[in-house]
Amino acid sequence: MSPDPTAGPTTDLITVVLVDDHAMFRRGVRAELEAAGAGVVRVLAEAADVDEAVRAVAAHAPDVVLLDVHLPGGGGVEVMRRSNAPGTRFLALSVSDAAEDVIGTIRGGARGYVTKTITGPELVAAIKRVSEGDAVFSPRLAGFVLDAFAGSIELAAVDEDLDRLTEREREVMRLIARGYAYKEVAKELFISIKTVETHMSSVLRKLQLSSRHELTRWASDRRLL
Amino acid sequence: MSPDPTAGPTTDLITVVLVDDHAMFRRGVRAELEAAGAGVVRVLAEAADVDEAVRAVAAHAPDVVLLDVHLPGGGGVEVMRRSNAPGTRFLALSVSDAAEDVIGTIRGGARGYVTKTITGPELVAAIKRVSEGDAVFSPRLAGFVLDAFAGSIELAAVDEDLDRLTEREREVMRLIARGYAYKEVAKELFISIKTVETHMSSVLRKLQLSSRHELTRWASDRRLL
DNA sequence: GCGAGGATCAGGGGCGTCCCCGATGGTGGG
DNA sequence: CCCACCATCGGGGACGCCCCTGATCCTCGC
Repeated sequence: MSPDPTAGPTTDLITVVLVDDHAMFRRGVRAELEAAGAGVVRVLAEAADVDEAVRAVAAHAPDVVLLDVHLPGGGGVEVMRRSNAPGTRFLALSVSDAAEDVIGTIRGGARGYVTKTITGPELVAAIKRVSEGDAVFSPRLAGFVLDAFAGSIELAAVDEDLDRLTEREREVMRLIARGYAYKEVAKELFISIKTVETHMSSVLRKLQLSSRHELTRWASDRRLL
Repeated sequence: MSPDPTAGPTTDLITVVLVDDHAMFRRGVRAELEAAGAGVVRVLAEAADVDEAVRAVAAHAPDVVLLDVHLPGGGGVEVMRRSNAPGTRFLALSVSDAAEDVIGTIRGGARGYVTKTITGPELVAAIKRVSEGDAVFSPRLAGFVLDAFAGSIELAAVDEDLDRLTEREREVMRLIARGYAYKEVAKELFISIKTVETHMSSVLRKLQLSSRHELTRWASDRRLL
């Protein structure tokens, strides 16, 4: 929004490391940044895979890393996981606009995510904003992130499985996933332990799980708790 | 970033409902929007509490609701919860920059969060971006949201408990929390089931938990998996 | 009416979980 | 040297989890 002098250097050049496995694409981005970002952005180094990227980040401690999501050696998330760079912010730059890529990358610690359809000036603006501490998303992607954060995402995907459960089964499932023992579920729902067992049996079968532990993780992954 | 014709009206006026319990502040915002946002933003209605806000949103179906976080009758989150307005986006406008307010509001479904230190032109720009589907945060706040989302919060608090575990106990704990049975942990670590039981006993005691289910949730909440 | 499916419950069995008791060996500090 | 702590293991027991078979009652739709 407005320059924030506490969040990053706005007077000096913003230093950038560029990570992408396609040399041609790196060349293009670099050219765009040198054209549209002259006087604003400076590319310190490039990297073509995870190992190179980690080394480059460690060596140059850039303000911003432009990070491809799909990358030989583990993907962009792996780069962030293996990099210990407090002053560095990661901006994902990917062809993918799939929700799982976006969300996974944000979970991994990226401060923004833009698609490769972006233009040079827009990319420069995005880098600038990320370096100032702002979060940047292509408009189309912002919804994914906030929806996921609000816990309302992938309900569509879940529903295929979840809809096959009856109302009562869902109640039992919710309590079990939250760590209730069968006995406690029974008391909570005013039914016998045996009925709880019957419902759980159905739940596990319908969700293709084999134990309450898997159920806990399943529900936790989908934020159903 | 760039106008996205699929995400919202950019040619017409962006319609706004203004929710704040202070008439003086509403008046000020309205004046700013009419000055800086002339030809861009149009305020359809104002509301001073949750009930009024819900009614105003339902009646006018605005593009954007400028929403105070602390509000008589339940707060801004309550307004979003009770409003069924698919085409409407909520932009929180608050004095508070507390992490819990920001995160709670985003969880509640807001598409952005700016503080009242914002200037008129910045607010107009924020409204415009939100109406286009983008996410807007004051730079200082973006960090909260993404940190919370990446789950890197409260790691400091964990260490106090976690440090009391021995190395071996941590290994066992990690596997158990991931859903391994005692038998599987034993095989994985080349020790007997009995040793696994001993370690688990220590882990549960030290973490003040009473079952592996609680441990799973404990670790899951802290993203130690 | 009759079958399908949902909700309720029982008995019994195999195995997992968690605890109690105990034991041995290693390691490091007072 | 002894004590504290750790890692390793065992027996045995109470209870929880999950499955199986089998049952009753209800509702809904054909």
